[in-house]
This record gives sequence, C-alpha cells and structure tokens, in this order.
Amino acid sequence: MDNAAPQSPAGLSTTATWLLNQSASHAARLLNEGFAAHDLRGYHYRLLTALAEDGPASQADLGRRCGIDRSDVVAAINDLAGRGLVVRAPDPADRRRNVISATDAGTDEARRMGATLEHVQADLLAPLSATEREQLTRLLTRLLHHHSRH
Amino acid sequence: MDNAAPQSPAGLSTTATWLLNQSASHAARLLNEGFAAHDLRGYHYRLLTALAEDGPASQADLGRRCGIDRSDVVAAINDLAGRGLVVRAPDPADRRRNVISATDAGTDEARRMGATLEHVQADLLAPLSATEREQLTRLLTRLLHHHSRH
DNA sequence: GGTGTTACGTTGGTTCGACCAACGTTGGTT
DNA sequence: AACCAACGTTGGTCGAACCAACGTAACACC
Repeated sequence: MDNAAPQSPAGLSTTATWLLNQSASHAARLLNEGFAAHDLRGYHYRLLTALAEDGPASQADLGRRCGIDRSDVVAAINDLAGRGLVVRAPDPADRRRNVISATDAGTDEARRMGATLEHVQADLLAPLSATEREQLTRLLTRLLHHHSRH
Repeated sequence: MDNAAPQSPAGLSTTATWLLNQSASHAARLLNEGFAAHDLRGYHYRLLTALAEDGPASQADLGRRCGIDRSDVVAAINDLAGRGLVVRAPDPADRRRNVISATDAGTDEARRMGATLEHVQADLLAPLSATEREQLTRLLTRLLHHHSRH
C-alpha cells in the first residue's frame, strides 16, 4: 500500500470483510517488515514458536498445529534446518515420521521473533486502549471459534 | 485451510495479528467462494463497485480509490472490458488517461455481487450481535484510519 | 518556448500465503 | 496377505500485493 490515502474505497469502507482484509494486510506487512530483520517469514515464526513452546513434533503435526499445509512445512523446515535453528531426525518409533526439534539457537530466535511480534503488535494497536484491544481480541476469537467448528 | 481444527496454534491464538489474519483469510475465502459464482474475483468487485457508485474514472484514480496497484488495475479492467461490464475510452481532455465507465451490464453485475457480499457478510458475522458488529467495525475503522495517515 | 518534472497506462516481473494432486514409503487393520 | 491411512516430499496452481521500467503526455518554471 503505497497510497498515502486510499480514502474512501467506494461503499466498501463500512463492510466488515473489507475492514478485516485491510487491517490484516496492514498487520501482515508490518509483521513481514519486522521479520525481515531476522531474514525469516511468517511460516518460520509459527513453526519455530510451536516447537519452542510445545516441544518436538512431526512435520504433519506441526502443520496441523500451525495451520500450514504439509508441503509448505517441508520447505519451511528445510530453511530452518539449513540455519541450524531446528533439527530433523527420523522417528525411531515410526519410520514414516521425522521428529523436528528446536535447537538452542532456534529457541533463541523464536524468543527474538516473539519480541519483534510484540513490538509490531504495539504499533498496530497503538490507537486502541487496553480495553478496546481486549474487545477486539474477544470479538475476533468469537468469530473464529464459531467458524472453526463450521 | 483444510484443517477441521487448527486448534491451538501455539501461543499465537491470543495475538491480534494472528486473529486478524485468520479472520481475514476466512472472510476472503468465503468471499471468493461467493464471487466464484460470478466468475470474478475481489479486484473485479472493488473496481466495478467503485465505478457503479462513484461514476467513471481513470485507471489511476480507480487504483487509488480501491487500493489496487496501477498495474493490477490494467489486468482487471481488461477482464471486465472483455466481458462488456466496463468500457475503456481515451480521455479527450487528457490523452494520457483512459476513462473507464461501467456499462449497464456492469452495473447489474455490481449489484449482484453486492448481494453476494452481503450474504457472505451475514455468514461471517453470524456469531455476533448487531452491537458487536458495530463495535468490530468501529474498532477496525479506527485502526485503519490511524495507520492510513501514518 | 524549451526544459524538467510529474502523471498515466502498460509490460513484465517478484513475493508470500494458501492450496492441491500425486508418489513412494511405512504403519496399522482385517 | 491385502487394504487402507498416514507421512514426507515433489511440483505444481492461484490470488493478492507489490515494484521497476518504459514511452507518451501534460504541466510548471524560467
């Protein structure tokens, strides 16, 4: 969005879908700009954080937990492994699986990216008071929860 | 998102960026499924609606009003023109410009897509009460307005 | 009245997130 | 033993959002 003022996109400006879209895309851009300093992207952060917080897991499991397609997990884990942030080892108990674990460096990076995320979040939510932020979070959570159980 | 239950994406589930992203992507998917019946996509709808509501405009203007890059406007207008929903004519007053106008068919299609949008919107916001919807709209609007004048 | 700057439309890219289909391997079921 | 389901992997597709560059045209200034 290089537009200084997209102003009034016709009658869209009042629709929730438009507002959601714009907000999310704005958030995503801020986030990517932040993550760029780590030379990593959203997928990497999700996976790394999942590993750091919930411990080792198979790729399929990670994909399920992070909402990332199996095939995309492969590439992202490749990246992370290539940087030593993560280790891929065959699961002795099930030879179909790989067990992915975060290394110490990976855990560190997850922490650092988490800090970046919080900073970005603060920027994004700057115009909202604490209670408003909580309101927004609650509303969106309700929305998602409703639709996740389709 | 083919996951029936992405469940708890690590500690992300409480971050506004994550919630925004998920909500928006859900909304976008619903919307695209709806628009698929018209064999058109988001860009087309935005442009068509802008034309139908605010009248003819140059491509650059449209891009600015809809938050779409100039180069992407070209392709979308090509599609719309190829279907007779829109007419592209050189601007006699400024030979750099094309004046894009919605045809009657285009205005009709805009109206139909608008109906689809409302239907999708109702689905999306189903779990929220009227006041909650208004709350959400207000919060997101505040967010966007704040960041648009960076 | 030239000269430089800006705006416009267009072409041709790139990136990122989200998907999908298919294959070979392995594990469980029956 | 035969089948089916899950796993990792390869190799795509798609839409949205961008960016750089070019030629043409309008505008501003001096």
